[in-house]
Amino acid sequence: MAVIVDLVSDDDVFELDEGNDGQVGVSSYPARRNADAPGPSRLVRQDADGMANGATPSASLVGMYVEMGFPKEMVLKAIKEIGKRDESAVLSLLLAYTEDDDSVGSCSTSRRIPQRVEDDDDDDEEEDDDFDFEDWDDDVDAGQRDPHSDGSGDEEFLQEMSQLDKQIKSLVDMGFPEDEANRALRRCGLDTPMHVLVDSIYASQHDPEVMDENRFSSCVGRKKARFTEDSKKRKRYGGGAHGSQPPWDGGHEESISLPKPMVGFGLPGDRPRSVGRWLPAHSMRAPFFYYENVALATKGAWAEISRSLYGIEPEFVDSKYFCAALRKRGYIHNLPTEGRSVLRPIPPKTIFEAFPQYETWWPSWDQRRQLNCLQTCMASAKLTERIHRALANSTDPPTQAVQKRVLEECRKWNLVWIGKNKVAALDYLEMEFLLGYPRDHTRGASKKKRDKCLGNSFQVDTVAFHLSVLKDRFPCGMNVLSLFSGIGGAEVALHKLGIRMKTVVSVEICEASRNILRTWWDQTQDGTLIEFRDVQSLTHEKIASLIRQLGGFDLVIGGSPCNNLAGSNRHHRVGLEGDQSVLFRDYVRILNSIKSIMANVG
DNA sequence: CGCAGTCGGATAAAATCA
DNA sequence: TGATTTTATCCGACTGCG
Repeated sequence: MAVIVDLVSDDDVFELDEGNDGQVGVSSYPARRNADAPGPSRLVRQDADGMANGATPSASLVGMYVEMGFPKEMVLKAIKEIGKRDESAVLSLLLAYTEDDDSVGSCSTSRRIPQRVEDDDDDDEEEDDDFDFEDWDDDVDAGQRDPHSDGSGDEEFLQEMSQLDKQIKSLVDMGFPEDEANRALRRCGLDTPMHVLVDSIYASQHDPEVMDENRFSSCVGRKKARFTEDSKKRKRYGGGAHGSQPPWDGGHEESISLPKPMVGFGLPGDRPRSVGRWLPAHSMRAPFFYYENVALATKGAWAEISRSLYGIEPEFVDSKYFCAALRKRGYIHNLPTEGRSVLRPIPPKTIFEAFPQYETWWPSWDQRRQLNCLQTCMASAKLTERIHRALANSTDPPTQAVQKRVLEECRKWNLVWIGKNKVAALDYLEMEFLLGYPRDHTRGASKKKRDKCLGNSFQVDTVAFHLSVLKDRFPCGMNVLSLFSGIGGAEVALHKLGIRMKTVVSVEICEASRNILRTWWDQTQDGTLIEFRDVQSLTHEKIASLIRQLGGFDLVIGGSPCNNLAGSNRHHRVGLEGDQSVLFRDYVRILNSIKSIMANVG
C-alpha cells in the first residue's frame, strides 16, 4: 500500500489515486499527517531555491584549485585570464605562476581552439556506390561555429563575496551548529569544498585530538606537490581495477580514467580479492549510500562527483557482464564489496541467447553478439525502411560499403534482424527484459515514455549484485531513500534480492515513472511508499521529520540525471556546470543532511 | 588521426483529443 | 476546430583507444 505525499506546488498537483486504496494507506500510516501539511511546502521551495542559487559552478571551480593548494587570489586571476571553461589551461597557468622557471608551460598550449579543415569531403566515398540510400546524403555541415565568449568574470567575483555566508548557511541547513560551521570554515578556508568541511566538523566532533589545522593544510600541500608532478608527466591513475593498482587518489585528480575491462571491484565468479579502496571514516557512518551516473561523462565530472561524495573511488561497471547489452556506469557507494551474490536466474549475455528468434535472419557480416547501450531515443521506422530497401536492392551479400553503412546504423540504434534484410529497433518489452525488470513493468505509460524511462534506468542485475551484501545485514527490512527513482530500478533490485523494504521514500519528478513505481509497489510490496515529486522539497527539516518517523534510513540510493554529462547529448553537454548539476548538489545535500541528523540522533 | 560509442534535445509535422 | 500529445527529423561533441 502506498502513501502519497503531495508536496507539489499548486499549479502542478497530482491527485491521490482513488482506485488505489489510498484511504487504507492514509489511515494505516500516520506518516501522511505530518507530511501533508501544505504550509511548509511553500516555505520549503524558497529555501530550496536559495540553495540552488548558492551552488555556483565558478565557486566550486575556484574551490577545487584552492583545494589543490593554490592561493585563492591566484586562482581567481588565472580564471579571469583564461576563462573557466578550460580547466587544463587554468591549471597550467597556475603552475606557471608558481613555477616560473619550470618548463611546465608547454601544457598551456593544450588549449584547444576549434579549427575548420578547409575541405572535409569524405574521402572514403566508394566508387561502386550501388546502394540507394537516397536520403543518406553525407554532406558535410559547413556551418561556422560561434566562438563562445565567456567574459562574465565580474559576476563570479560578486558571487565569491557571499561565499562565506552561503557556506555557513549550507552547513547550518545540514544540521550543524553555526559556531561549528564557523570554526570549520576558519580552520579549512573559505573555498573549501563542502564535503571537506563536513569531514572537518565530524572529525572535530568525534576525534577532537586528531583535529587541528595542519591536518588539512598538510593534505593540501601534498596534493599540490603530487599534482604538479603528475601534470608534468601527464600521467593518469586507474588502468584496471584488478590486482595491484595504486591506491585511489582520483578524487583529487583532474580526471579519472576508466578501468579496462570495466568490471568494477569484481564480477560474479571472480576470486574474492581485497579492493583496497579508501573510505573516510565519516563516509562509513549510516546510512549506506549508492550513487550512479554515466561512466563516460564529461572530463573531470567524475573527479568532482567523487570529491563531493567523500572522495570515494567510483566503481565503474559495464553491464555487458550482467546482460546482453552494454551499459557503462559509475557507482559511488560505501557498501562492503565482499560477499556479493548474483540474482538468479542469470540473464543471457548474448543477443542470440536473449532473443533466439533473431538468429535466423542475422547476416554473417553483422558480428555483433551484444547490444550497445540502451538509450532513450529510438530509431525511426523510416530509417529501418531505408535499410530494408537498400539491402533488398543490393547484392547478396551486400557490398562492403553497404555493409559498413548498415552496420553503423545498427550499432548506433541497436537494431536487430527481424526478417530477411529487415531490421527493427528493440521494443520496450525487450528492453525491460535486458534491464532485468519484470515483463510489462512499464505498462501504463505511453510507448514513448516507456522507451525514455527504460533508457534512463538501472540495469537491475548489476545494481543487485552490489546491493546483495545488504541482505544479511537487514534481515528485518530496510528504510530506503530513493532519489531520482525513475521506474524503481533500485526497488526492483532489492525486491529481487529478497530484501524487505519497510519504507521507501521516493523522489521522482516524472509522473509516468512515479505511476510505474507505484503500480509495481502495490502489486509486490507490503511496506510504505512515500512519494515526493521535487527533490528540493526534501529540506533538512523534512528529512529530520522523516527520520523521526521512520527511525532513520538504512540506504540512500539513486543516480542523478545525466543530461549534462551524457556523450550523446549534443546540445548541453556542459558537465557539472549545467543546470542538472543542481540535482546532484541536492543529492549531496540530502545525503549529508541524513548523515548529520542520524549522527546526532544515534 | 580515424574509429567507435554515448541514461539527448529542439523543432515542426502529424496524430489524437476535447 | 483548437489544444495537446506523439512522431519524425535534424542536430555534432567529446572521450578513449589503437
